[in-house]
Amino acid sequence: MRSSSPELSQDLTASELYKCIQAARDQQQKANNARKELHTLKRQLADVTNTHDSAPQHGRKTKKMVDSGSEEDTKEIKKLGHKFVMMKMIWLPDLSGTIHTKLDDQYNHLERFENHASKVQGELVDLLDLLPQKFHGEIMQSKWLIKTFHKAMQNQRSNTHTRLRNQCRPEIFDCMAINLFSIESHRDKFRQMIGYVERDNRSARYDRFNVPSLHKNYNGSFDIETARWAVSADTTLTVQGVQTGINWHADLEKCIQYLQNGLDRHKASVLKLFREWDELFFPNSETSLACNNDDKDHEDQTMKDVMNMLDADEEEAPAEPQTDE
DNA sequence: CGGTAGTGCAATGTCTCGGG
DNA sequence: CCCGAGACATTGCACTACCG
Repeated sequence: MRSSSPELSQDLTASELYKCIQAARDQQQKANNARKELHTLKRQLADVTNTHDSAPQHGRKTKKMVDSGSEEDTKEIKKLGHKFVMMKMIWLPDLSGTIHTKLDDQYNHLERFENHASKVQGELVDLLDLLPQKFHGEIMQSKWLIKTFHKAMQNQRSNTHTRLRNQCRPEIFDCMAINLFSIESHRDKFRQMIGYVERDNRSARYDRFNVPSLHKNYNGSFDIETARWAVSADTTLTVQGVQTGINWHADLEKCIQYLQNGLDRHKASVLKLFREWDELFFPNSETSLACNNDDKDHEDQTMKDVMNMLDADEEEAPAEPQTDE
């Protein structure tokens, strides 16, 4: 069926152009309706098919894994997948593998980035931390949950990437459209900003912490007082950048490790301070934190109190960088 | 109440990679 | 070389919250 709208051409009047747009919108609406109808029909067909499939079967019953979730659970898992990308980790290269890994009771978050196994444990803890209790256990290992979560993470990455790079980047970096025209112009404009250094004529690389865009007033080297967040330059948001070769996932892990160490050291130094005060003002007190080894429970409780107080404190300062070479 | 911004999501296209 | 699967980016619609 042909629309009554005028043919598209460059010399259309405003009203003709408006008619074209209206016609296009009508067609779009029809297409959407048709799509919805098709979806409903497919749903109905699936229901009929399922009815037949559920007929009694002979033979040994096998233990059935949960392979689909309710609409509400699916919705919740999607939201949690989005949240995981923004709050925990942008990538989980082997989500299924991580989920099927047994939780190690001995896992220590301070050693999270020591080796592959401890990294996986860290991811697992993050997942268990994020997912409500009702999704723990067998359901967590279901194909349905893994697939939904994985897809939601992918979706969130893509959305964030597109909206951040294509819709906000000129404003963020105060640059011109020409700088974003090609990979080459983009690289020339930004690579120094994201830490590109040429050591000599033969070797060049991207530094992880000596990065101008991570600093408010960069003075040529890492400065703990001015570090701050920034974004990057590869054309695709992948674990390893295609253009720069930077391993963004490893960088993210290093940043998390760096912040985690900072938090732990901050807590440790404050705890030390508490102990010194305690010793100074109550040298013979039974509640002394420094020397009273007999009263371990009390010390543990005091430590817990201090930790809780620090956990409630939102303002934290990072510590010195970790060497990664 | 209407406009706008933010967000979620499905559809779709491109690209890469591995298997036959 | 072809094909399918998977990863990723982009687009546009729907929905919601907020604001004047």
